[in-house]
Amino acid sequence: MTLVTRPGDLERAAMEVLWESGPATARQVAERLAGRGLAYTTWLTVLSRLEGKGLLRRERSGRAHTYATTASREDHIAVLMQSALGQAADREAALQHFVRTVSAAEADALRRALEGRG
Amino acid sequence: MTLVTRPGDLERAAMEVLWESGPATARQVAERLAGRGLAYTTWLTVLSRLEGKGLLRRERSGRAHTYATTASREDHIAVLMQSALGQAADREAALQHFVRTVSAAEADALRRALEGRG
DNA sequence: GTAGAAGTTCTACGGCCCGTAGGAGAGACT
DNA sequence: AGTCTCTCCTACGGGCCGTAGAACTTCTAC
Repeated sequence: MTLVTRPGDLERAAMEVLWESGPATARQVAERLAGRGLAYTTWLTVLSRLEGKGLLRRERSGRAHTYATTASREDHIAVLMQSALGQAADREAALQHFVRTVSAAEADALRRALEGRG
Repeated sequence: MTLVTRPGDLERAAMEVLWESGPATARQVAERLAGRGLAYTTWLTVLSRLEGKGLLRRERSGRAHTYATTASREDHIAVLMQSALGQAADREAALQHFVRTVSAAEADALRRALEGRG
């Protein structure tokens, strides 16, 4: 029951393509990543494993499948950050430490986001 | 060159002990975790792998070694959160999303931390 | 309606990380 | 000298990931 599994390199690359260019077929993903010189079936496997992990969803479209991410990249990252935070004994203390590690611009972004929350 | 490797279960347990009780020898860690019924050498291996990953440092003390964490748990978590954030195309957008996922108390903690930053 | 193209599923192998641990060596206490 | 304790080295099995071929299915074009 591996909840958040470790993405490998290819997996990240495939997610990247789908986040940036939107839903696509395996063929399209493979073409976008042709630079790596890998077999088409390699990408098929990668996409199918990502689907198994719940990071992608697929729908039949014609004879092929279209793969789409189940969460936006930002939401996905928020989940990862939460799962890091989940290891804290004291979540608020951990957040305090985290805040010290962000840049000034990012601190401002956080302030704006917190205003928006009320 | 696996920078931040995924800790396994035993590895997390050992880190936990060292974070909570401070520096300790392998024997002490093993005893603290005796409930798992594992061999002493298992904990030796675990500690030694953690040292290899840079999460622990050790010093000779008498015939044994004393293991100590290289970062506080909070700092460690901040690093993990940063590494999640590093996957963002737009870090500030990712932070905005993240803020929406924290509890009210945590939002307050963030506000206080941001005030403290100036 | 049959051949070929395109897509899919199944199966597999090697590598790395981790859980798990035994055996051998080195120093210390009796 | 023998025993205890601690370390180092080595190892095996399982799981995840990179990598991909073989076989099966289904359109599509002639």
